[in-house]
Amino acid sequence: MDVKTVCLGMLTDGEASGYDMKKCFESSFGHFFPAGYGSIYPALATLARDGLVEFEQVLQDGRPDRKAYQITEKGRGALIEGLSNPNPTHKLRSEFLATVWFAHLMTDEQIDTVINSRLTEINEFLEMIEALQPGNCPGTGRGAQFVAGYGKHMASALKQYIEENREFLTAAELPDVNSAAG
Amino acid sequence: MDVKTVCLGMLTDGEASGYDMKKCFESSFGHFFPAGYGSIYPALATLARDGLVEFEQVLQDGRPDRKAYQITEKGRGALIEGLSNPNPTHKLRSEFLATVWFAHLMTDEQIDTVINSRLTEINEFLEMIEALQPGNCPGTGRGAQFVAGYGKHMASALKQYIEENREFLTAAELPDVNSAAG
DNA sequence: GACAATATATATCGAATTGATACTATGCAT
DNA sequence: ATGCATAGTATCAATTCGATATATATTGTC
Repeated sequence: MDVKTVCLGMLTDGEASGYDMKKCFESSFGHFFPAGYGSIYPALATLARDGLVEFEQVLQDGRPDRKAYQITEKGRGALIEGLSNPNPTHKLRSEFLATVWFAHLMTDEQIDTVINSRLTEINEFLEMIEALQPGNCPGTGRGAQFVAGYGKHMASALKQYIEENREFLTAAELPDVNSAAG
Repeated sequence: MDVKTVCLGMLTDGEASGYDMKKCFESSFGHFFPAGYGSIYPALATLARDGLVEFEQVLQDGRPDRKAYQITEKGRGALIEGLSNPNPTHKLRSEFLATVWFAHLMTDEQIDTVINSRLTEINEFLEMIEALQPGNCPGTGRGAQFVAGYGKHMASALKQYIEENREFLTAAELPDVNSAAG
């Protein structure tokens, strides 16, 4: 699955522009499937070329023209096909953890700064997802609730782990860090 | 930070070939910073071009020649520089969660298959990280222990969340899914 | 003895993604 | 008047992904 498939999925809830989709990626999808303009616009161009979406150029007064995209029947088929992978990926890419891995090459001050900045982002994320009212995006289904719950659960778990174990990164000795639940 | 920086970090523990690094990415780094040959070899080529690493062509009998890479003083500086970002990224990209988001467009059988396959992968990961003896990679530092503990903690949390909430994805009704700890 | 994996090793290629930037135009605040 | 936010489209270089190609030796299996 790629950005194209997610765009198709967003369009099952009604028409949208690339700009609309970007806002949706920022708010609801950002924490598990980020995408920027550099992915969205080429994806929409390819989808339109292949007849999976259609668009109408909407002239507006006082603001730029808008391309209102709609999913086609062929697009619906491609979406179902795209969702049918029985083993979808789930990948983390964390410069944060890579940095921490090499903590012994850094000063305690540097490590504290990195940890604090991560904790701040986690707290901001928790506030954001708490304030997120459903309805901006195609967020009406059961899946959207499950994914939002996932976000909260995992952010809380990460926060807890960092707070309980951060001291071991700057302490001189090497105590046992394995505190995971069975 | 990119693959180049991580390669430099791996070399602080001694010489290694691209093949060695790939094994290291597979075992220890894979769960938070994946990289394949298509990233590693170009990275090493760039590092060598810029004088951040040096390599010696080692002729071997019965197996292919080996490029034994070593970090240079200049490379050590670049590594410290690369680790100095106070706000490193931490990004998830999950086709799994994107699929689940659109659960209402799928059959219950499809959803069950996807969930089961994810749980299997989590269990395999937990077994793998449990069996992982330190020492294959530059895993002697405190950071490596912290990151391994992170992996266990988060995989357990994910497993727990999925097991406790999977029924809501296939049930007709929409119960409250928000089970995160404050 | 034939055949298929697996391990050791290097490398490239097209497609996709990232992150930044460019362009246009209105409105709002300092 | 200068900068920022909103609304909108779009592209570009650098990087990454996932698969594949190229060799040879060993090990396991029918």
